[in-house]
Amino acid sequence: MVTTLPKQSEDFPAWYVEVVKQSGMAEHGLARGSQVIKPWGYAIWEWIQRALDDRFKATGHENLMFPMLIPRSLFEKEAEHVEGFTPQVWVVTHAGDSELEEPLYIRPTSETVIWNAYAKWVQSYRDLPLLYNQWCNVMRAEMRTRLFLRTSEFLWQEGHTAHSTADEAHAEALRMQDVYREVAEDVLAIPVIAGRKPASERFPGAEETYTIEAMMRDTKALQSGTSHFLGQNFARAYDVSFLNDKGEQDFAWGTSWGVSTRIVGAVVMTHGDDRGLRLPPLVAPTQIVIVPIYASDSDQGRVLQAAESLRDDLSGANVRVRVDSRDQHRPGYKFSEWELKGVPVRIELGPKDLDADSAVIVDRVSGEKRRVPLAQVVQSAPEVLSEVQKGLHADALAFRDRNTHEASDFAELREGLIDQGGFWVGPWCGEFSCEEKVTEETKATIRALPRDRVDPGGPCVVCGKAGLERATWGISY
RNA sequence: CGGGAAGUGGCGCAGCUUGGCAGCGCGCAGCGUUCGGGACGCUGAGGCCGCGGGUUCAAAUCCCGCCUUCCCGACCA
Repeated sequence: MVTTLPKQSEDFPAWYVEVVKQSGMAEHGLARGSQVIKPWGYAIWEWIQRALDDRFKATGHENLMFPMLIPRSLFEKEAEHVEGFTPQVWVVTHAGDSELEEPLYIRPTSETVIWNAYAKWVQSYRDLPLLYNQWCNVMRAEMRTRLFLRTSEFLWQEGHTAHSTADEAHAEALRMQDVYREVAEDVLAIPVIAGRKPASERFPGAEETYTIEAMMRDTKALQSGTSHFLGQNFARAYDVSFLNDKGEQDFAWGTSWGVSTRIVGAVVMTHGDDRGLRLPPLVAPTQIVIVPIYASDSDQGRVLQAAESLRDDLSGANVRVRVDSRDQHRPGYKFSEWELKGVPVRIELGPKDLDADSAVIVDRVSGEKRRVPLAQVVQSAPEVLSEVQKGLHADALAFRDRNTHEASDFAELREGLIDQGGFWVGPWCGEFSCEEKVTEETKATIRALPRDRVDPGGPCVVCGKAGLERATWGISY
């Protein structure tokens, strides 16, 4: 097992096979394995972006661009927000050699600049709602970073909306949580708990924070997307007021919601197995790789020609496909390498196949090799891809179910979290002191509460007082 | 900032205890044989042994100082 990764671990891909092979991916829930797939990870991110952006457009949002540098005085208007983010903000103090009169904060998130702009855009309820999103990078000073899960600079999407009523804003926050859940489950094949955060875990300045929580292969929890109902907090701080339909002055109601490149880490760590990544076809940069096999020069010619022709046919059917025609590696090497990168489907094409007018199709989930008539490859490819998509979701769901337990008392909760990990569900009284006690003894936190309150089903598993909520505990990244 | 560990060809490491020609595996280059599950042979290139000082005939190795990186904790999408 490698404990020190190569310094130039962002270079790709000459050395990465070696590293991943030795990186103990299984033992580490792929956390370390993920460190070698940075460029590949951003290629995946591009497809996740598209899936999200399509849905933002479909729900009436527009993309916009706001400034990255925020004057300190502007940043400091919302008290809770300031308290929450100040320790993590990078500050620009100079322009060239001259010191700035007022330091500029590099955005850790953009509520402050955006609500400052909204103040100028809104006078009437007829100006609402404002439904904007931006794709950008943000920076936060982190004590320790972990590739994709927590980096000092990361790419994300942040949506910011303003509404004339509390109900409408609240519905928006829930609607965007639904979008996140849909993308996680249907596109990324990651089963998630779509719930509500306890007050202690809320976004600074929010009145309610909704989350999608996923379980990684090592049974740890990963917060994979959040949607916040901001109440009127930012509207008050930045004076976003308007005249409502009754002629009264009111403050706008807000939401904000974001998904970051952390979700790439979620894909890696949810689906990866001991042979490497397993990518959901919908976000795989390469969905099908064709590996040509040949010994003699004459075979090489006809095999490559057939491979390219098959590639063009698949490409014409909107499949992201490539031929691995590298001459310095033999087929077995290529098989392993593409499995490592998680490409969902491989097509093997060699002299034997051409003689039989067929190809061998292998998917990354079952690993089965099937011989398919060459003429049918294009039509069966989407089916196989769809099987992989479903198979990954089914695997992940079964894994999560296997590692989710009911806690009937504190001893069980405590021992369970420490010895077995996973998610533990049980009644909670709603008191912070009980959250704190669990965290102190097990490092676990409440990952989610049901979105709509449900019967907790008994007394608090921590203190024994009346239950108020049904909580899901887990140890998070 | 507290607690640990490590710095030696591109990568992973051995050598240090007991000072004496700087090594191994992978990768890389050339040639040949190979090619349906991570090929093999031969030849070869590539080093300020983290930096500075000291001890010694002689330092990767011993001594002093410094620097850097990684891991664990506090922060967090």
